Parts: sequence; C-alpha cells; structure tokens
Amino acid sequence: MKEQLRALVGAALVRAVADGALVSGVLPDIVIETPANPDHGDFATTVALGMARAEKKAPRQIAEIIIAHLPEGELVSSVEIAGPGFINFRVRNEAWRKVLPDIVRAGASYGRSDGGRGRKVQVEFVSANPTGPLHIGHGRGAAIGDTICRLLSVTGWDVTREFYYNDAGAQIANLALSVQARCLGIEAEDPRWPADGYQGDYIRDVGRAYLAKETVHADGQDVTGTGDPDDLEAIRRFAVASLRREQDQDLAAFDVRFDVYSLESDLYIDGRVDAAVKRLTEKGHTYEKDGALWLKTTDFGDDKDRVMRKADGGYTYFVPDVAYHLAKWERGFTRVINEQGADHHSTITRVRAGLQALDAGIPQGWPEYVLHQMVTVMRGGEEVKISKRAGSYVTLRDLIDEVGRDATRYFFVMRKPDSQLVFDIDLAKEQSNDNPVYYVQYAHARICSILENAREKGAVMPAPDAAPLHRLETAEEMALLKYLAVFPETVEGSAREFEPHRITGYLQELAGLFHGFYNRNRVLTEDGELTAARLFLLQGVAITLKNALAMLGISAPERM
RNA sequence: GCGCCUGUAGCUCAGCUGGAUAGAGCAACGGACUUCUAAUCCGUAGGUCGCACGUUCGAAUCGUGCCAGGCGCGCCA
Repeated sequence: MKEQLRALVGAALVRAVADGALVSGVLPDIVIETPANPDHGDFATTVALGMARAEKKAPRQIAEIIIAHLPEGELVSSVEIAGPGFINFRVRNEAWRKVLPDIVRAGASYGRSDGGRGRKVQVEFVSANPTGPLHIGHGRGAAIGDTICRLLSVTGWDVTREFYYNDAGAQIANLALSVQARCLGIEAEDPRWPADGYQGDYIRDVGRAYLAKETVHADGQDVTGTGDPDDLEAIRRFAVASLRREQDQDLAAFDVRFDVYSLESDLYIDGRVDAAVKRLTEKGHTYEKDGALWLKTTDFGDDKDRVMRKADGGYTYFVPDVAYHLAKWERGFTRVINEQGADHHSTITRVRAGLQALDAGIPQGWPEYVLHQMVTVMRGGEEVKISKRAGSYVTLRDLIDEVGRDATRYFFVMRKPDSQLVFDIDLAKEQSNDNPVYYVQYAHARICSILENAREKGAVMPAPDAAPLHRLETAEEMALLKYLAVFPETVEGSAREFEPHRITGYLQELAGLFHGFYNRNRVLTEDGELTAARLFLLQGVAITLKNALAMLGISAPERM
C-alpha cells in the first residue's frame, strides 16, 4: 500500500518537473508514513516540507503543485494539505478490503517475504558452557535467538542455528574438580574444596550418578561413569555429558532446536587454534612480552592489547573464539549473527579485531551481534537473587515447568533486547487479562469458537473470490482490515532490526482491535451476506494471529 | 577513569530511525453479561519524554556536556 502511494507521489513529482511547475531538479526520497492521529488520514508524506528550501517556495504551495500533478487512480479517495505542508491521503475502502482475500489465499504464509532471497545466514545463540543448568538469562537468549531465526526464515533467509560449547577451558577443569570433590564426600566448607568450585546441588547429583556408574546419552553418544573418584578425566567426560544432556532437555522443553553443535575442544583437536595463532603471528600483529604472546588489538579499535597465549602456555578464551569464527567464515557464512548476553559485549571488539588481523577478507562489521540485557526475576513482589556459584538461581526448566512454555517465551521477547527485563513470575502465571499472552491467545480461541458455531448453524465460509467484501464497513471492521494489511512490513522491520518485541506489540494491538470489534459487531446474524463477510474477516484475523504467534514459537489454541 | 546499554504516566514498557495534540497495558475511578467465550469491552483521570545547550521549518528521536541506574574494562570464560 505504501509502495503504491510512493509510486504515485513519485509520478506526480516527475510530471511537475516535466511541465516546469517544479524547477530545482532535486527529487527527494519519498517517505510515506502512517499518521498517529487517524483524523490525518491513512497515510501522509512530508516531501513538500523537505523540498521547500531547494524550491524556494512555501511547503504548502509545493504540496498544491504535487497534488495537482497526481495521476488518477482507484487507490486514493481524498488528498488534502494539512499543517505546515503535510499531504494526507485517504485510501478507498475497496482498496483496503482487497487485502483480505490475499491473506486467506496466503494462509500460513501470510507475512512471509523474500528479502533474504535464499541467502545463507548463521545464527549462534545460547552457547552456554556445560558447567550448569540453563538459567533465566540463557532463557532470554534462547527465546530471542530462536525468534530471530524464525523471523529471518520467514523473510527469505536460509538459516543455520548453531550452539557453541566452551568445553575446553578452565571452567570445565573446575567442573571436573567440583564433581570429584563431591564424589570424595568433600563439602563446600571443607578446606580441601576446590577454589571457585561449583556448589550447586546438580554437582552432587552428577557425582552420585558417576559413582553409580550410570550412563548418560548426549550428542549422539553414551558416556558411562566409571565410579572411580580418582579418574579426573573420566569424571570430566561424564560431567560434561551429563550437563549437555540436561541442557538439551531444557531446550527441547522450550521448543528450541539447533542444526549444528560446535565444540571448542574440536578446534584444538583439529589444529584450528594453532593455525589461527600462527597466521596472526605471520601477519605481524603479535608480539612477545612478559613471557606471553600478545595480539595488537589496538590496531583494530580496542583500547588495549590482549594476551593470546599466557605465560603458562595456555590460550586465553578469545583465541579459540577467533578460530571458531574463521571456521564459520570458511564454511561460507557471509552473514553471521551472534546472540549473547550484554555482559560479554567486550568480546565483540576482540573477536572482530582478531578476524581483521587474520587478513582473510572478512568485512569489518562481521559478525553481527544482538546483545540482550540482564533479566531480573520477581516473585511475590520481591527480586529473586541469583548466585550461580552457590547454585541458587532460577533455572529455565523451573520457569517452563511453573509458568508454561508459551508464557515464558512471550515474556522473554516482549521487551526489546537492549532493555533490561523484569520477569514477573506471578504475572506470567496468571490466567487473566493482566497477562498479555492469554489476551492474545484468547482472541484466537474466541475466533475459532465463533467459526465453530457458524459451522454448526450451517453458515458458509465464502471462497476468497466470492466474499461479499463490500459488507465490511463499520469502523471496527475497517480498523482491523488496515491493521491486517500492515503485518508483512511489521515482520520485515522486526527481522531487519532483530527486534522480536515488535511482533508481540503487533499481536497485542491486533487482539485488542478484534476484541473491540467483537463487542460491537455480531458475526452470526440473520443477514447471510453480512455473516459471510464477517466470517471471512475473522478468518483473516485468525490466520494473522496464528502466523505471528508461530514466529514467536507460541501456540495458537483453538479452545481455552 | 574508559567503553556499551538504559532513563518517557504511580508501575511495566511502546514510539515505525526527524514530523502534526507523546501512546498502550496494569494499578485508580465509573460503566457494559436473557446476545457468537466477561480470560472481554467502553469511559474518566494521569506527562517540564533525566537535565542543559546545540543542529532546523520541526527533536522523545540526531550532536555535545552533565546527572542517575545496569553491565563490562584479567595472563577468568
């Protein structure tokens, strides 16, 4: 709709220049916007305001010229000049009604578009270390990352979902020591307890299972505990497998799936880490100091250089990260998006600096990042404190079990990633109109219920070509039609900016318009034609609600 | 001290990348169920958009400087 108007205004400008009414020869970008105030029409443009200077004319005068040169058409019903020089358009109701058959014909694919044109994109998200269960922060990352994948997919991208396991660093050694300590019956208060050991109950559980020689299945492999508390390597393998299985189950319960799991340990085994270091050194971006090998990240915008290889010979964490991202690039992903917690934002500069220093033809802004801010959990009006080391924190699993998958996902994506999120457990659990998830799902269920009643009464859903669209004319009906029409561009914007919350906002607005319609317009009436028209409209609303919910990985119940 | 994020109604947050009188939900107050699901709807009230300059026809939005909060600033990951 906006595109059609843009073309119309563009044609008017060209014609005005052709007959000499406009002289500057400067053709501005034509921005068509939707006024906040419906009294200002369906669409508005400010081109006349922008051209005032170059044309040396009053904006309102330019607006007159543009209007005088607008081509005739069936789209626009009225045009007027307002305020300092806005041009306001009103679109014919017939034009709005035409979106409805399109929606019904498109069905599950309404809202899809093809901006991605089948190009490959890889999205890495969650990437939790296998040292504990997934917590609420990972949950936000999982919900945002998964939704971004879905949004990219419906806008035409070929998406690969990837999870990276840091299974090779000091944290894993720490995990193994912690489990070993539990196996040996050492308590956290004991002086023999490992420094910075993980104290959560889950460590105790893993130790118990290891001693009981249980078998865990993770990543397509079985790992069996040997029961030997002195075999640290066996404990490590068992512990990592246990926690990976745990995380896999949590993610499955959240309906989040990955195409590829990458292991940090594999990067060492494959020699990719050494190769990356060698290449960085050959390119002359490193130097030795204080017994360590440094990367000159300051050449690439960092505020200080960073150690790559420690004096003890081990690599710092960002080195395998660089090797990993080089591998992503070599796998052919010219577009990569990393979804992470904002507490790790300092890695961005380092990883990008390392990639630039490799001189591998990787663009400067690659990879892209989506960072989400912290989550605070409220229960009973009080903040639930999180302490990972002490093991007292709300896990993703607890949350899903308590408030349900749909509500959990909805709440996690309801705010833009840049904003800190307050997760109110009591509110998320509430089955009332306070809870936005139920509000939206209820709208869908309500429509399904009406359609069901219609079938029982023998009312017939018209075919898209035969719907009596002209019977849709009340204010509520027109508002719904106009808002349905805007869904595809909402999806595109949401995908482009990595802002899933635009979809929840759209859903709430659409559900609100529907509920408002419902309370003032009866669908099943004695007037067969009117009934058919309204049934057809509701079908379009239900399709759009369901598609939008699907983009968030949330169900659209037919009964509540 | 430096970097990133945030600051909009009592609370939680939108604000479509510079437009018209700044919006929604909740909370408060007042209404609507013999009608397709009241898990709903309608109305009222609520604001120096953190503060100050600047950019211009026009700023919640862009720039600079302050103020406040969060997160980072390891030879931890």
